[in-house]
Amino acid sequence: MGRTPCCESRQGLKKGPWTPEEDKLLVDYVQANAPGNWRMLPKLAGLNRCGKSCRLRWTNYLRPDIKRGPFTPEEHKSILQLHAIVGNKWSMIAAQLPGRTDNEIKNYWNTNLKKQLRQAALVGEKHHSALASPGASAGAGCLAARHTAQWETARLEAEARLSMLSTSAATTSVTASSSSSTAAAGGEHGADAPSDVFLRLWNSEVGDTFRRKSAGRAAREGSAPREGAQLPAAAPLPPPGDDSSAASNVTTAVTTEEYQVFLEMAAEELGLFHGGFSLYPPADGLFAEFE
DNA sequence: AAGAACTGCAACCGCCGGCGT
DNA sequence: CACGCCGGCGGTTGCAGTTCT
Repeated sequence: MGRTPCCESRQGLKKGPWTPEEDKLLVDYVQANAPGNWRMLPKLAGLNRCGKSCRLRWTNYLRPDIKRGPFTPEEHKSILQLHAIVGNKWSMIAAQLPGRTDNEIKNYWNTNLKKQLRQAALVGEKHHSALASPGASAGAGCLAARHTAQWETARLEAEARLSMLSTSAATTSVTASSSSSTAAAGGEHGADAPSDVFLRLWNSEVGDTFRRKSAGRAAREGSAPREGAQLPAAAPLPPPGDDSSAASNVTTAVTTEEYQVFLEMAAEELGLFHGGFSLYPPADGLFAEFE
């Protein structure tokens, strides 16, 4: 509300690629003084740029701890796994990959991995049967693409089901209904289905604890979910045969705050993002080609 | 060899939430 | 409580380099 444009772009501030001289001015200033107020920084550092541009240049390129070079297989795998869980939360993903920036990961996803997804769609149509047989001549790239697509599909499915589960958890008695309904959902695809990564979290003690805390909070606040709040990332799948209004009901079932709390609990209690994401065993071959 | 098409990435843009007043 | 500032985030764009025809 009432925000002035972040950049006084009409006041002759420079835009476009940074020169080595500008980089040096920025690096010298930030290393001598903490960045502090980015809005004031350009003046203080003698740069004819807007503060936002300076911050972006520093965080995405000049920061000393930034790791350059191609993504390693481990990083690739981590990105796939984390994206399957949190979606396009590039900053969250970047936080788990030391030295990588959200911008870099976002670019990597939008170029490499999305391309793989597109290819996967084509391959899936044309060579479904060939890929199904272990001895088929599908290359590692096809396999990787297929796995990427599986993760993406799994994430979307899990999002949709998590939303529906949370709806029922919020509208019924917490202890009784959550255990029965989640058990049903968990059993639906079998214990090892990749689409259940999210649901395993949700159905685990972590999810249970979260639901109890969440229900308690809701009771205290006597609240319906915040309007407009929804699961982050791509649009959740509407229930089959559903109309748009019902679908929007589903998307408002979990607030982003609750969602974040849930993820944090999972990370804390399961060591999810540190040294091994074990809810779905990669030994199954899901990412075997990168190891 | 030259132009077209494609790719990858740095940078920009607009929106949002947190915080101070 | 309303407003404005600021930093942060995700989506998009522009352009240089590369590959293809």
